[in-house]
Amino acid sequence: MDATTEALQDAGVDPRLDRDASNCSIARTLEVVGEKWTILILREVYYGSSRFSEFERVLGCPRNLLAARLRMLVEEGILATETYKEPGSRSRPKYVITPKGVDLVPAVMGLLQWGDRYRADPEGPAMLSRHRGCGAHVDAQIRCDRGHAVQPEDIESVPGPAFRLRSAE
Amino acid sequence: MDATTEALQDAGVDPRLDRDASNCSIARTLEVVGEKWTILILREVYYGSSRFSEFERVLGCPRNLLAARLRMLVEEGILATETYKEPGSRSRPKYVITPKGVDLVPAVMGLLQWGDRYRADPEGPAMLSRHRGCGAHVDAQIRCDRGHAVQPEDIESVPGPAFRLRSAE
DNA sequence: TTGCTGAGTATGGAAAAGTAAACTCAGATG
DNA sequence: CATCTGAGTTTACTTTTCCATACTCAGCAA
Repeated sequence: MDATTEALQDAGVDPRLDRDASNCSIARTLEVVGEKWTILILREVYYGSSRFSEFERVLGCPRNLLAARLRMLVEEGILATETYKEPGSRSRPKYVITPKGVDLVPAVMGLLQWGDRYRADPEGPAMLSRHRGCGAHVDAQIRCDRGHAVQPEDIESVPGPAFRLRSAE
Repeated sequence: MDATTEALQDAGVDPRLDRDASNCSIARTLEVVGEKWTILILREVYYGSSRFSEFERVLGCPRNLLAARLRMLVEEGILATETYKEPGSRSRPKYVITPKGVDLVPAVMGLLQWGDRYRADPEGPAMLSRHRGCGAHVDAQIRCDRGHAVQPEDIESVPGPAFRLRSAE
């Protein structure tokens, strides 16, 4: 424990409990993708859907919520709209993933593999993820920048540049 | 496209759109950890909190929801209860992570790193994750079983053993 | 025996999600 | 031109979830 931390604790302030927990990347990510349906919409985009009617058909979610979630995802830059036109129909918007949306794949893979392990049907998962080309099973894992595989218990969380204590109440 | 898939499509059935999307490991994981506060409670457990009052203090979430979420996490085997006793106080329950809970770390790391990239303060993240010992920055990445780093666009999703079509409506 | 503390439980109002149905409107059809 | 069509939006209503706060309860202590 360094001198600053010790001084704080002497004053009854615990950096772990008195930090500003709203200033957290997990909380902020959940502000964007933490509502019901949002992650499932992204899953369908990853699986190849792009049209309003496709999402509605496969998810069975309320149309007003689907419209609201798509609007939010586009505003956030996770999806983008393009137009498509079926012969004999007018042109309509479709939704495609952006690089910002692609960067959510590791998080979604993490949820997927936990479900595969603990909540899948007895016979196994409904979908399998393979490495295109090599064909091997794919999963999310934790690595450090030196390329070592990291066990969760070997992750050390330390205050970063934007660490803040909660303002006085 | 194989013969079966082709035959299905001739019958107007699209495996992608007409599959049973509730039979999905992502959806099932979200049934457990998709409610508000649940992931944030786990975050605090990873950071070292274990007591009801600690969660309440740092999260600022309603006590009834906190109690409900903790109960759910224990029922699901993601947390377990132990007892602790402060000198001069009666013994009380505390909450500790189980191996099943540790297996959610990759998913949470995925959310964390997306937030670090797109939603952090200008000066950087509030918390940093380091590999204990080597000290290098840690993140969630996608790998195949042969150890190759996999780009999201190189993930191929194919029907697995429990793939099901939606039952006729 | 009165008060204190940590860990909940209970409750009433606010917000979000779910449901169903009506509305919009560009292009196809007649 | 008038009408139809259907993806997408809006609206109105019900149900569920969330939130804030007050209350309970068991053991310790003065």
